[in-house]
Amino acid sequence: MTNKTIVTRFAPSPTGFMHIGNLRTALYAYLLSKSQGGKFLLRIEDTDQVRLVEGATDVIIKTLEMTGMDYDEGPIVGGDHGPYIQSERLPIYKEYAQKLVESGHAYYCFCTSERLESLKDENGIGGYDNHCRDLSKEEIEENLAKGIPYVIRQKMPLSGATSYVDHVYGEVSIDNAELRDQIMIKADGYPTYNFCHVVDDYLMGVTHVVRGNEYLTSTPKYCLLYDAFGWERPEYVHLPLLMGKDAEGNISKLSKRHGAVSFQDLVDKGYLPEAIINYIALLGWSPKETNEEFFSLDDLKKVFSMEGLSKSPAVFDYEKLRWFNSEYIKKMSDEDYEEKAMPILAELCPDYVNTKKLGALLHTRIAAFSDIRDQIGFVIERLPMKDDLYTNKKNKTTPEICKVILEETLPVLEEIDNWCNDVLFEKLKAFAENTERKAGAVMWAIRVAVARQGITPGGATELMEVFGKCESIARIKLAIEEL
RNA sequence: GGCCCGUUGGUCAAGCGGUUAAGACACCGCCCUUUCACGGCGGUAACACGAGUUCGAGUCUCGUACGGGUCACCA
Repeated sequence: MTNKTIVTRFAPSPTGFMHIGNLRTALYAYLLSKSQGGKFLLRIEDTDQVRLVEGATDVIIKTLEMTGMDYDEGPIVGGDHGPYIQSERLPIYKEYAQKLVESGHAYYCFCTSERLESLKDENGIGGYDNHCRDLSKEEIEENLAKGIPYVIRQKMPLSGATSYVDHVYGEVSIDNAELRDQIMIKADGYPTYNFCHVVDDYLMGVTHVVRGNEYLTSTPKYCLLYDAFGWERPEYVHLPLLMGKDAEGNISKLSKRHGAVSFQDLVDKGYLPEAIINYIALLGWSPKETNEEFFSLDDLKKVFSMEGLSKSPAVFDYEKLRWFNSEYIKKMSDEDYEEKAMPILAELCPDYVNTKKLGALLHTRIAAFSDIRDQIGFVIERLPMKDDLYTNKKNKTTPEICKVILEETLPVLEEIDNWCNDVLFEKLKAFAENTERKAGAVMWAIRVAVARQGITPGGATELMEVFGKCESIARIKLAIEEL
């Protein structure tokens, strides 16, 4: 292997959203080059005029920005190998396609799409029959002169085999007979992926092609293209696919049926970009010589190596992503956490609520910021009371006992001016001792009376601090009345 | 269907001929505790199957099964 600078690229098609599988491909391509001090390029593959989506390129660039994957060359930032948008490179493809026609590695095909369609079997399988492969020069000239629409096809060897060595899968060898004379330039003049990505990768100096393994078996065709041009073939790194599991437990390629699968979906659900990156980095790759699971993008740049890449597909597990996210949230500084949490709380909570305190309680209890809304329903409004909540075996409480406790603690609470957790807890603890009750019993009665809900983010006195004196007392009075 | 790739607990995943087969998520239990969560401790659970090669195989070879990919004027 040579010591040349590694150049990788991320070459997405602008579809309008960033699939998490594509993002992972971008990540590995990025890490491969950055772990070696190489370059990372962004190229937009928009040669399919039918599937163009407005603003889709912005989504790609925005995502890369949010995740911190900076690219050395690409749209907007430019570079020495531009343009980086394929639709702006049409003359280049035309020129190179022409070269292959002249050298006999490609040819004009005048077949209609109807004819091509008729070649397929009932399952839609079946390819081109090389109908125009050996047209005479005269026939070609004539058809061209008549203005008959044409495509340009790559001429594959009819026998033998083509092989290459993939960094992940090892040697891959395909019989040339399996290879179709694929289209390089479409009738509308646009190139196909099969052709232009090779030209671009070469012209842009890409040394390592990192992509999903759906290209594993078509890569020999690309190798043949490099050979035809007399170019040195790049190194290939094919990645195992990302899978999803549906409700029935069936596993298939991760797609929309599996839920939120775009980066933006995940972000909208309250997942942090760092957590998403950390998690997907570990889906198909694992570090050598460490069991560490937490990696920032910078950490990954240091420890990434191709040897850690896996061959087998990985199932995307939302549970584990949630865990990563909860860990990242817990690690956030109070300032950073509050910056994300407070706007949500401020919008949802009544004025009397101590949102700062509530936010602090929630810090270790949410796995995603979108969980906040689900957890504070009892704060936003007074829920209907269910008497059986007062019954607790461990603390030996019943609705009757709780009623007495509430009645007796009410005057104690009303006397407290410094309404905060510490004071409340001390006073109530003292009250419990004085009345020879378990502190837990007192706390239980009050917590239920105040929260009107069985499970709460925080204990009795913490919740009272959240509600403030006025609302707390009001809720306790209401509870006594109802008992 | 042809061709190609893959297969370690429910999920991610270490292992690269000799291990009591790591670790993480999830799950369960215990502890901590004013409920929950956090935290701590512990537990259940895996080499798809069958032949070889070898003193010895999760690790190598072949076959079978299962899963996936691909055979487009999509990328």
